[in-house]
Amino acid sequence: MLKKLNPLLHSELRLAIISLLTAVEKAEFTYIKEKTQATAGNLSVQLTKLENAKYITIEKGFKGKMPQTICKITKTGISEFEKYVENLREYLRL
Amino acid sequence: MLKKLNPLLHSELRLAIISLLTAVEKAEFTYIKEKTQATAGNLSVQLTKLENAKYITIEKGFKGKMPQTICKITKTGISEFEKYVENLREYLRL
DNA sequence: AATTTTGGTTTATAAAATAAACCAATTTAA
DNA sequence: TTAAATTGGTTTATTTTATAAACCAAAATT
Repeated sequence: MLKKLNPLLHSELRLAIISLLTAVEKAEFTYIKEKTQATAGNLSVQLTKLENAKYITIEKGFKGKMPQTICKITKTGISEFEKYVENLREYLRL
Repeated sequence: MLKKLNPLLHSELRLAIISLLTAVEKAEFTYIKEKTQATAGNLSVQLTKLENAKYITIEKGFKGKMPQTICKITKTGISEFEKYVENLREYLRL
């Protein structure tokens, strides 16, 4: 029987964010924005949701004088992503 | 670069429907309902969307005296599903 | 003959995604 | 030196989507 897909991950932008973050140690807001082609507003909202779920951490600091937001995936984020992929496989017949 | 996911297919229920239909020649409404665990209302709405997009055909008839709705995937549906799977692979790193 | 079940559709509500508006600080250009 | 534009975001409003609730006709059951 098909398993329920984690709705937090079954979102194009949030999935893209998590996918990106699994591949790097950390990433800046602006880097994620560029890679995902998302608008800043949408990205901000989705990052906050992932942070609230503890799938990622967000640290705000400065690079020189400009504000900088750095995101990292957590262990929870990684394992939920892996589970999601396994569940989705059955839908995709992979 | 990550490709845009077809929003018609990037929906848990519609993806489940299409996935089911790729595996069988045709399927009844009640069969799909049982397999997907969807409510009748939700299933009806999502089937209509897939029909409007010509991803499936819907034929209404009778089995004995009871109404019967039979769904089949179209060539468009199959090829869009395949494209979707290929695009999604990159997100999933498969 | 009233009640429940089957097989749905239609409509209303809740949740989600997206876009638009906004803000503070910084840099650039006149 | 001050006005305009850019950077790096957040907040709020709007649109879209998913889901649930209400409903309907016919059939079957009690």
